[in-house]
Amino acid sequence: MASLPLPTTPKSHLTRFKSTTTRKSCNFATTHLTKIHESEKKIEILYKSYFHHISSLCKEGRIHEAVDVLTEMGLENFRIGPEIYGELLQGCVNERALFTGQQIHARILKNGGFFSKNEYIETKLVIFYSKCDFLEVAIDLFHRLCKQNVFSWAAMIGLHCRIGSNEKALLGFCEMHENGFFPDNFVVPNALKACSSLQLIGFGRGIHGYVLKMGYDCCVFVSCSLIDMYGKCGVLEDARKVFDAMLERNVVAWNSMIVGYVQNGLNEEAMEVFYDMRLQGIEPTRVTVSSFLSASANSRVLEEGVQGHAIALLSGLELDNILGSSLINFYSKVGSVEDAELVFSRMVEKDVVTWNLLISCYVQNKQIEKALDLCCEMRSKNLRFDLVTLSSLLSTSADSSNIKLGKAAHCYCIRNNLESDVVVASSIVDMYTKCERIDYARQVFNTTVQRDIVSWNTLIAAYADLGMSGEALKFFYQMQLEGVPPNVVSWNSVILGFLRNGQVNEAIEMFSEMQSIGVQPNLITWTTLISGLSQNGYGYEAILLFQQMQEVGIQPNTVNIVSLLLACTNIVSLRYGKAIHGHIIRRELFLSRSIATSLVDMYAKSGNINLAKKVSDMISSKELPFYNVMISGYALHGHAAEALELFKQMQREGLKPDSITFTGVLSACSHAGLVDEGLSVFADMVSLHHVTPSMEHYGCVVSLLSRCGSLDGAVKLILTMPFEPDAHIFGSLLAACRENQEIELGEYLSAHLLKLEPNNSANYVALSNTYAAAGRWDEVSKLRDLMKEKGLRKNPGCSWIQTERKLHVFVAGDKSHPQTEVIYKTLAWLEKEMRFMGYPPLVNNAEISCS
DNA sequence: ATAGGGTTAG
Repeated sequence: MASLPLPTTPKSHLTRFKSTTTRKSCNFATTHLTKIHESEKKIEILYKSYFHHISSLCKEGRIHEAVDVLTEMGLENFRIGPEIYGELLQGCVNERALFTGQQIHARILKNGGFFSKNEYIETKLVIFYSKCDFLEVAIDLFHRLCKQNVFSWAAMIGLHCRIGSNEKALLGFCEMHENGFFPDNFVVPNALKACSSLQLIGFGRGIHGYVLKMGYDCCVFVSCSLIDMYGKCGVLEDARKVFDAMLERNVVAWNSMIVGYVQNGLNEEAMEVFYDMRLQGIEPTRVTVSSFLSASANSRVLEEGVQGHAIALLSGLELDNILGSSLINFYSKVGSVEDAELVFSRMVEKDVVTWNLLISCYVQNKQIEKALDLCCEMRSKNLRFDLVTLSSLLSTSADSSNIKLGKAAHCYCIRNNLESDVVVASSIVDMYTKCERIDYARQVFNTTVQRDIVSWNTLIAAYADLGMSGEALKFFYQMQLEGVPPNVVSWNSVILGFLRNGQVNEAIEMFSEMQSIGVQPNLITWTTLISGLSQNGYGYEAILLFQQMQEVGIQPNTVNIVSLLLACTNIVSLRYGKAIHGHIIRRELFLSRSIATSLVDMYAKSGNINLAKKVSDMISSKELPFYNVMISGYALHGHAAEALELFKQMQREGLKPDSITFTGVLSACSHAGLVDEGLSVFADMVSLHHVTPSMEHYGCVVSLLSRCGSLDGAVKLILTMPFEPDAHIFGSLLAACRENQEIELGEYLSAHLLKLEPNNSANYVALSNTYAAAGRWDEVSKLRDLMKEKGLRKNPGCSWIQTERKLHVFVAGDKSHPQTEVIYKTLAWLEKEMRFMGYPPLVNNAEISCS
């Protein structure tokens, strides 16, 4: 009873009591006293029923009605006790009803200092203002508390945690402890959350120790927070330990474990936990499914994600913003644009994130038009673009080299103060680069204030792509001077820059240097090198690198295989090419169009045109690249009739020949000396197919004309073409001069050629051959002296003829030339491989020296 | 206590 204040006794009773005690006998007074007691009891019961009424209204969230009851009590002269105010304040806390709570606070103050000095009420007030995020008042009241307790401390720590003052939350945690209040299992989760935000794993471990000491580890809330904390700090082993040690796991524990794995890129582990959870029969929530979808999206596993979608439908989970977005993200990452669109159309509420996801889905799947349409639709719905929308938009402009759109997006950024964002700035730099305005890109980069690894990489990649290895390297060093350590992407770009510029040795040096300082090459590094080496004529080294790559346990992908097949094409390795073909079939990579094309190309170029045809026949719907590689294969090996037949066939099937097709057809005619066919194809190319002739096309026709003795025609064509003739064209002419013993013209052309490329030994050799054909040996030896003087040596060459089971190989050139060594190494390797396959050794390995 | 989006390299 002591804790309950006496209700105000109605006046009528009091007066009667006073008058009776003074006038009447004791007996009389006793009866009255009994009556009073009875009525007090009635009042007490009435008060209690009011209290229960208010309490249940508050619990149902009907705060306003509860306040009306309070007013009614006041009119009936009840003195309101703190438990009623407490209940009301709690109701306001639950409903976050700031204004009503403040009214109640006012009523408490009106009753004088009595209640506001009550520990229960003052604590409730601190809790109320904390929960309503009313920072100043909460802190003020907290400091004026007569008596602190665990609850008021918990409220303050919770508040600081919610508004992101994590340091203050942790300081509060310590201070509370110092003041003799033991943080309970309600405070610990907040403190742990602050630790994860600040990445203070040490502090987190300390709290974990405290949890064990206090025995809070049996509280699911605490355990879940520990899992979350370890997950957010990247210590998944410890998160797992806590998870495994839990006696009873609720769905949040499972979710936290899954989320932890997903956020640390351990997608497979996340999916495993999900499957365990399914086995245990735990009903998934939206959190479960959307995290599982993230894992599936990250590891691009189609089937799993679709299962996730099915589970969401079967469990009747509401398709809210987040679940829907996760689904769109998943379908986008696995390339199912239609499914992403379907989910998007089914979503009721969509926010910027949802829109951005579908836009980025279109961008990643190269559906530029749709991406732009969606941007317009977004604007028409009055949704504002944010950083993410603009990054996608800029990426779209870059992919389509649409500088007009890119500039518009850039301007939008400037108008809306978005251009200072690092990600957006990088996208702008990339956009100008891909639109071939590296000067603008450089300008934008120079004005960026904030630069991260991606900004630097974007710029380095831009110069590397152009083969400007010096510039790329300069920025590679500059970023380090500015305190940004390069990552594998930066190294890859520098290596690419060297390879694009023909600096093979420098590229390989960078490759070993990156490893020596502990940067592990990834698949892209290996692919860059393999394709760069083979493009620079180092096919054998490229294949060796592929072997090394597999030894360190890196699995090839489509791009990697394509670059490898290119290397095989260049060194004429059928055996190796076949081995890769086997690998492709085993791994079912054949479904990839680019691989199939490269395979046909490899077989065609390495002289096995029948195998090329076989592979090509297996492809049901052939596209332009198939015909192109087959035609150029036929051309290379002198099968002009087949090349021309294919050329006709592709047109019958409705395919439009392109510039590459014509290069193949023209070179086929040139090799076979089919003048009429070649000239007619050349004429059709311009007039019928509207393909502008390139230097290569002219080259083929010039070589065709000179080969057939029409030197005049060749010269005339050179005079009308809109290019400066290149060394290749001069080479054809020189060969023709040699055949026709046209010494004068040959000399004239050679002078030009030597001026054009004074350090290319091939030109001296060509001229020397011309003289040799005319029997002018004095000139030949003069030229040889000139080459010696200039330190030039004849490039070695290797040619071959393949018969049924024999490969005849001829190596020609300067034996001491470094390139010769490479050729011999390649041959030795080829021979070993062929013997292994049961072929007889290479025959006729004759050497023809330079002189 | 747990959940969704953007930029760079082959």
